[in-house]
Amino acid sequence: MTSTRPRRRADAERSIARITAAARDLLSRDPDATIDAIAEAAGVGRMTLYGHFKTRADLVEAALVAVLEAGEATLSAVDLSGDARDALSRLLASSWELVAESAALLASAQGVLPAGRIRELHGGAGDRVAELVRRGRDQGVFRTDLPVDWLVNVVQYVLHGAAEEHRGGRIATADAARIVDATVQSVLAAPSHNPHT
Amino acid sequence: MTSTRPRRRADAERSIARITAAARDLLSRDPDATIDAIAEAAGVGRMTLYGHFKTRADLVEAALVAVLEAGEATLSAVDLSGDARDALSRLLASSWELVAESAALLASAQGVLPAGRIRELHGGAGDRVAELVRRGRDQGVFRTDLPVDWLVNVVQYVLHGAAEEHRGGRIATADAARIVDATVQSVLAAPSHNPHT
DNA sequence: CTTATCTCGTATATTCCCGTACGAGATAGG
DNA sequence: CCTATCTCGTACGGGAATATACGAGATAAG
Repeated sequence: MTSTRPRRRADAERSIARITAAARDLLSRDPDATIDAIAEAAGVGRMTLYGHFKTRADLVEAALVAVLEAGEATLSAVDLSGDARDALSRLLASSWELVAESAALLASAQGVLPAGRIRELHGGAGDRVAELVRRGRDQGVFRTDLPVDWLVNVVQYVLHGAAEEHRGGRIATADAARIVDATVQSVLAAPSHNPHT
Repeated sequence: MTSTRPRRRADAERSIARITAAARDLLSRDPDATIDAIAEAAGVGRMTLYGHFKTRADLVEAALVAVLEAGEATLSAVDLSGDARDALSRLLASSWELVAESAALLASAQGVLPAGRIRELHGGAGDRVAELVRRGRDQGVFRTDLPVDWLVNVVQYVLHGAAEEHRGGRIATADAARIVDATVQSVLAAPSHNPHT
C-alpha cells in the first residue's frame, strides 16, 4: 500500500475510511444492508460511495478485508506463550467481540464473494487459533478426541452466539467475557477423568 | 358468491406436502430462497404454489409449523427420565439434525413473521430442552455457573454448526452424532474439579 | 490562483422478485 | 361421465435495489 497512487486527495481517503467503517458496522448486523443505508451511515452521498466502490461486491470485500486485518492485528498482539488455557483466555478476553464481528461479516460475504476468495482472505485467522489448539493438545490440557477443525469452528460458533445474545441485550457486557471463556474452556478442556459412560 | 365447502382433493394434499417439504429443505439453507426455487424443488409450477399459499409469509409459516411439529413429536418420543446426561445423549442422537433444522428455519422466519407469532409457535420446543437442563442441574450433573438460557442457546449453536459442517462434507455422517454428543456434554457438564485458575 | 480531483443531486436503465389476473387443460371423485 | 377441483403457463404491474449517465459546485494540492 505504499507510494505512488498518482493522485488521491486526503478527503477521498477520509471518505473511504468512513464508508468501510460504516459497512463493517451495518453488514455485521444485517447481511442485506442497503448501499443507501451504508452511504447514509457513513455520512456521504450514494454517488460518492459508487465513486470508490464500483460494485456491491467490492464494498463487501473491502469491509471484510478491513475487519480481518484488524483481527490479525489483535491476534498478533496477544501473548500466546505459556499455558495454552491461559493463552486462550487472554485471546478471548481481548478479541471476542472482534472475532464475533468477523464471523458475522464472513457470513455476509458468503453469497456475494466467490468462495475461493473468501477462504483466501480468511486464511490466516483460523490457522492461528488452530495452532493454539494444537499446542494445548501437546501440553495435555486440551482434548484430543475431537478434530482440531471442529473445535476451532465451535469456538467461532460460540463467539458468534455470544455476540448475538449480547446485541439482543440478553447477556450483559460485563458478563460476556466470563461466559464466553467458561464455555470455550469447557469445550476444549481435556477430560479430567472419565466422567460418564 | 359461491359458498362452496373447502373440500380438498388428494392430489392437492400431495402438492402441499411436497411444497412444505421443499420449503423446509431450501429455507433451512438459504433464508432468502425464492418462491420460484421452492416451487421448482417441489416439482410444481409457481402458480400451483400460489394456489395454496397466498403470500410468502404463509409459506414460511407452514414450513416452520411443519418442522416444529416434527420436532415436538420427536422430543416427546424420547425418554427424558433418568440421568440427565443419558437423556441428553438420547435426545441428541435421535434428533440433532431436526433440531438444527428447526433453528435454521426459525432464523429464516425472523423478520418475515411477526415476533409474537414466532414465540407462540416456538413456545414448547425450547422450553423442553431448558427443562432437561434444569433437571440435570438438580441432579448435580450439569453446571450451575452459567445461565440456563445461555446453555440452551449454545446447544442450538453447536447443532447448527454441526449441520453446516455435515452438509459441507467436512464431517462424516457416522462421526457426527459422536462429535455433537461429546461437544454438548462438555459444555453442560458440571466441573468435576476446579481444573484451572 | 489554477486545476485536477472529489462530492453529490437528479434522472434513468436494469434486474429481480413478489403477487394478481386470466384462462386452458388435466384429473380426482361421486 | 360429469363437474368441481386442481395444475400450470403467459402476461402484467408494483416495488425495491443495483448501477450508470450527466453535470454543477466544493475543495484540496501544487
